Amino acid sequence: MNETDKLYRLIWMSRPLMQAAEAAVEQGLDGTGLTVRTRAVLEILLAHDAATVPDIAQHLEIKRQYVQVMVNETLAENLTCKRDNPRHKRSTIIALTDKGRALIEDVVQREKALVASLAAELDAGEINTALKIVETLIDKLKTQAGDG
Amino acid sequence: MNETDKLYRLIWMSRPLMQAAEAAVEQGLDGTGLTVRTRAVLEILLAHDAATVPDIAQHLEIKRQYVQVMVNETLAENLTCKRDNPRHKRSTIIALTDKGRALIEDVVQREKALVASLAAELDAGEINTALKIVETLIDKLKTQAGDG
DNA sequence: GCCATATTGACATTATACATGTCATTATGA
DNA sequence: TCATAATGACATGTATAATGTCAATATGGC
Repeated sequence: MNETDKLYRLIWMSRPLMQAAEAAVEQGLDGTGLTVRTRAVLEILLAHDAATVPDIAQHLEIKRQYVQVMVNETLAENLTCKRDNPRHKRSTIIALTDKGRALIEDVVQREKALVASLAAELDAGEINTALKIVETLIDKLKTQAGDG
Repeated sequence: MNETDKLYRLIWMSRPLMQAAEAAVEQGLDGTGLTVRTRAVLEILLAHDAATVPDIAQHLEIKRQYVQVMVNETLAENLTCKRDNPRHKRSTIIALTDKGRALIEDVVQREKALVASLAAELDAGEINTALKIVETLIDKLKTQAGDG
């Protein structure tokens, strides 16, 4: 297999990798009442402390209308709450509740433990290289799309 | 960023990579009348010369009922045709027509040219390492799921 | 302060990419 | 021969969104 074939293969491995990763996440979510998508919302809030719905949408790169649905779910389950937004009265800031924070922290911590166990079996330099290549690839493919 | 964080990030880069790759493929498909999914069917047929619908489903790892729909589309567009199956009278073998073969060969060739141009800008050894890591990762995640 | 324009939440509709269920028709193999 | 499996066809369901629209409200230039 030549270099091009390997790169071609690497690119198309992104789907099975994503599927395997999401399956693993779903397993970790079992019993939490979360879905992969609401988990993603909570993760954004954990990383950014709090954000408006349009902000979350931008981070997740999906439309605000769909994020709104997910956020409303987390509000209903008391995983998040609304805070006044000094910059905009209509657009409230969404923040984690203690319950939500505890839940997402627990989920993420267990995921990190799993990933750490995988990392332990791999070469650090190779992980680094793989990450660099994948990020470069995404960049190049996106640029390509911009051109065409 | 430590090793675990990098691996975590690598895993979640699979989604943007897949999206970017599919967007690039869609661009290449523009004007051909193909979709990413029917393209996948034709690609399988190109690689295996001919196959039954259940066989294609197995390769694509999706359900035969959905593959049937896609194959029926390609039959309607005269990109594939039915051949007698000596091993099973009800389950015909699906093969590329000349038209279908020419189309998918052209599409794949243009994709390979694009990938080759990307590969030229990357280090061969690093591509190799990235592919190895990603494949290993998929393996480990799948095993993980099997355990859980 | 006024007004055109943008932002936001809410809701409805549509789309894509599948999975699932079922049935009748063969086909296979013990 | 006969139970069981495989197949195509069709109907329906589901997850993950995109898109369209509206009313309420905000914002920013004048």
